[in-house]
Amino acid sequence: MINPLVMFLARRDDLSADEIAAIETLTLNHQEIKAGGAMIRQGDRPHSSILILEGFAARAHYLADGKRMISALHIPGDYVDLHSLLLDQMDHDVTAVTDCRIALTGHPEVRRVTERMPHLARLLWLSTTIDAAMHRAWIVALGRMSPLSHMAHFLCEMYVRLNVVGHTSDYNFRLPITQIDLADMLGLSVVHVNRTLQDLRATGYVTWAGASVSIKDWNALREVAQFDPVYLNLQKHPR
Amino acid sequence: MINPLVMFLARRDDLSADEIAAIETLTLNHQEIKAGGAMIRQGDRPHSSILILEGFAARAHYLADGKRMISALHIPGDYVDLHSLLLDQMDHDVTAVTDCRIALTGHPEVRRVTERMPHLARLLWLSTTIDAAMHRAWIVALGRMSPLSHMAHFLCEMYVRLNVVGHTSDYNFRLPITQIDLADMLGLSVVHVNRTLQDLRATGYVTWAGASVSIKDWNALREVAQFDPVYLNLQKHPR
DNA sequence: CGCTTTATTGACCCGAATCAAGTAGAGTGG
DNA sequence: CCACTCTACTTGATTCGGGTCAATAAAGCG
Repeated sequence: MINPLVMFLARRDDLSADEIAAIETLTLNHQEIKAGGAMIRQGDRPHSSILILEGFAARAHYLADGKRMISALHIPGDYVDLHSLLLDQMDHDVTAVTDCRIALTGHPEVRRVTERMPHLARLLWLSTTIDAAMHRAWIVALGRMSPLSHMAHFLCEMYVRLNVVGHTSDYNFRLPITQIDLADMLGLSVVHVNRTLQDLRATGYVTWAGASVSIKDWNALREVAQFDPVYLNLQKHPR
Repeated sequence: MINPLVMFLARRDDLSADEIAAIETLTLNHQEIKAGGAMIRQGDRPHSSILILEGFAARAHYLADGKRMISALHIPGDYVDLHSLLLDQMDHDVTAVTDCRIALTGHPEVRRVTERMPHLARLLWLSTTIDAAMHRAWIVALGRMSPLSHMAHFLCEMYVRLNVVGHTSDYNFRLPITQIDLADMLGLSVVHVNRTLQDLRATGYVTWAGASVSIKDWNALREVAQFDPVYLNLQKHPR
């Protein structure tokens, strides 16, 4: 089983043997989290960073009236809170959407590696800037796309990201999230998510039953979503 | 005139004299951009990074049907595309909302400084993670807040950010953006922005005439906006 | 002082929320 | 093995927030 962070980074730039070894060392301390459990809570001041090895996790923000918004969905290979190395205090929760296996790394250790290996440091920095780029794509979709396009965009993004870490085969992948979660990612009501999902299925471009997604017509889906993967920085070159 | 990036960073951590000098050296090459002009265009592969010294700039994304969405508003002290150091290609425009003075720094030079000064490198990294945190706050507001709360939140954020770089006096500041820009930041129509703005004025918590904003009741505005500045990482401590 | 851009207002309409019920599975325990 | 429960999913009816269209007023500004 290859470390998904290695896959994530190696897709974007060549990694030296030393760098791969450093990543392996950073991600030795494993832990299991049950679905629904919290990895990080609002108000925490983490002293270690969390990498997802298996499973899905969501960044959840709660408003005063109990409304929830999910600002990101994280998958294997994502450093969920690398930035906690730099930030004061978490302003939101990160919760396991499915059972997860994670790797914990103490901040001092992360810092030591980044100071010793500037190129690897840049790649970790890169991973946080890709997070920011995904946030921007979500902002655009929330602000100016129809629910149908937004949902299609979400599926395109998930397909590409899961593909990078080896979690797709052909155009099939597992996406074990509820319509409730999806509603809180798209900023819609559950009812409307359900109806939009039916519209999307009706196009025939994609099937989604239970946790199994299958993209039947990638180009058509891309078209609906106006999806351009540039923001995911999939080009491999020296960084 | 103090370098606004120094103000931005010095608010979050102590800077050594060497670090301040390095920042000054990085930001020597000034340039003027007229309102409406492009700093960066979608598709560009920048080989230098842009810091805003004076003025406002917006990250603008255009959809196929001509709709525009603004994913971020940048102010003096913001490194608008520090991340272009790491990314392939810009997937959006950055345009001057007002006349701007910017500083350009070649990527090799930025890289050299980050490799030589790991602490300063971390602070620059921090600035990009604060961008990401602001993106998340916008996602939450777009997805789950009422237009009135969203607008109030936007004003709270702008006040705090402008305050950090010395562009406020008491609760007054200049915010020279049109309702058209605002609509594209809030994901609303111009008409509705106009009406929401009237509702906000009607509360009496804030006045906004032309480019002049004045917050009359900060606590009440914060309340409406459910604004908690934690995500802006204003605490000063070693990073 | 025209000309263009921005701000404002009103009428109308539609997309998505809300409310309310009902269905379907997946566990769980007797 | 079946009743019970809990959660997720689905559907219909109704409401309402916000979009669209259209016209006018008010600034800027060359």
